[in-house]
Amino acid sequence: MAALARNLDVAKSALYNHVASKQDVLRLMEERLISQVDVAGFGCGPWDEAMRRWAWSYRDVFSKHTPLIPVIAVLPVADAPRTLEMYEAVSSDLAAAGIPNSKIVPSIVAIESLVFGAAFDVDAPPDVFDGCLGGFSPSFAVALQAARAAEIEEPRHDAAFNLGVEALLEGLKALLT
Amino acid sequence: MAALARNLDVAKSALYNHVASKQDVLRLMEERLISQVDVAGFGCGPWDEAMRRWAWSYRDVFSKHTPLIPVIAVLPVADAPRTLEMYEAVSSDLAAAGIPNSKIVPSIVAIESLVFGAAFDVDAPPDVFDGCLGGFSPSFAVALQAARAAEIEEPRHDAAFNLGVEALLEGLKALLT
DNA sequence: ACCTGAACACCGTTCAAGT
DNA sequence: ACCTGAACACCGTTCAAGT
Repeated sequence: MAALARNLDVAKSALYNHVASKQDVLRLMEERLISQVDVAGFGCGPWDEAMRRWAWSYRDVFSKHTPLIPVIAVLPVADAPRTLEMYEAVSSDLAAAGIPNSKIVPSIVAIESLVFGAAFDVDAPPDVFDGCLGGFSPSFAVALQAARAAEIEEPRHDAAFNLGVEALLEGLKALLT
Repeated sequence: MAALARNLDVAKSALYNHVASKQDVLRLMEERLISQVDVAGFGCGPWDEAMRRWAWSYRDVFSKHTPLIPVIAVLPVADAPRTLEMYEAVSSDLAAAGIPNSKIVPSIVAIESLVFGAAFDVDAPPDVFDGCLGGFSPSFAVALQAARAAEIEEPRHDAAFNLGVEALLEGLKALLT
C-alpha cells in the first residue's frame, strides 16, 4: 500500500477511500491479470492445442507476478467474474473432448497447479543449480550437465514447462478419453 | 523474526547471534522440511511407484508450509545439501528407467512444479468454488456439481493431485521411454 | 466525495551496552 | 559467546480534520 500510494503521489490513507484493504487491491489485480490470459483457442480447433496455448499464456502472465499466486489460490472464485469466465471456456472444451464431468475440475486444477509452480520457476534466478557438480551426487551431476548443454537452444524453465504440459496433456488423453 | 523471538522468550535482536537474516532462517527451515520428504522408494521397485510416493509426501510436507515455497523456488540448491541428496535419489532412478539424460532435470522440475502448485491448492479453503452455480457458466457449473458429488469419497484437492501425478507419469512414460 | 497528517501496532535489522 | 534495550526505517490501517 505504501509503494502504491508513493506511485500515485498520494498519502497512504487516501487509498482507503477507494479500496477496503490490501487484500482488496490484490483481488482487483487478479481480475486484471486473469483477463490477460489467452483463452481464444477454446471453442475452435483441437482441445489440446487450446489447452497448450492457455497454459503457456497463463504461466507467462503469472511468472511476472508470483507474489499474487498465494493470494489467488486462496481467493473464492465467486468474487472473480473474469476467472469464472476463463473456467467456463476451459470446461466447455474439456466436456466436448469427452472428458467425464467428474474429471473436468480435477483436470483444470492439475494444469493450474503445474502453471503456478512453473511460474515460480521462471521467477527463479538462472543459477539455482550452480555449483552442484561435486562428486557427492553423480547421477544428478550428469543430468545437470546434459540439461545445461540443451540450454543454449531453449531456456531451462521453458524446457521443463514444455515437458510438463506435453506429458500432462498426453496423460489426460490416455487416462480420460 | 518477531514471532520466532516471542516463541523462544528472547529479544528479537538475540536471534542475530545465531542467524544472519530472516532469509537464513528460511534456508534452515527448507533443509529441515526437505529431509522429511520420503525418498525411500527410490532404488528399489518400479520407478513410477517411487515417483508417486515421493510426489505425495513432497506435497504433504509443503502444503503445511506454503509461505516457504516462493523462498525455496529461488534458493540456490548448492547451499542445501539435503535437497541435493533428494535430487540425486530421483535422478538415479530416472536414469535407470531409461529417461534420456537431457530430460531428467526437466522431468524433475515439471513434477516439482505440480507439487508446489498443488501444495497451495491444499492450503486453500474448501469453499473456493462456492457460489459459482449461476447461469453464466453452464459447463463449469455441471463440472463443479460432478466434482462435488465425488468429493464425499476423496477430497477435492486430492482428486486433482492424484489425476495430475498419474497423468504426468503416464505422459513421461509415453514421451520419454 | 476525496484528501491529509498524525497515530497505532506491527515488521526486520543494527548497534552500543551489558554479563 | 550470548543477551538486552533502544533506535531506525519500514509496513497496513484508522481516524479526526480539512476541502
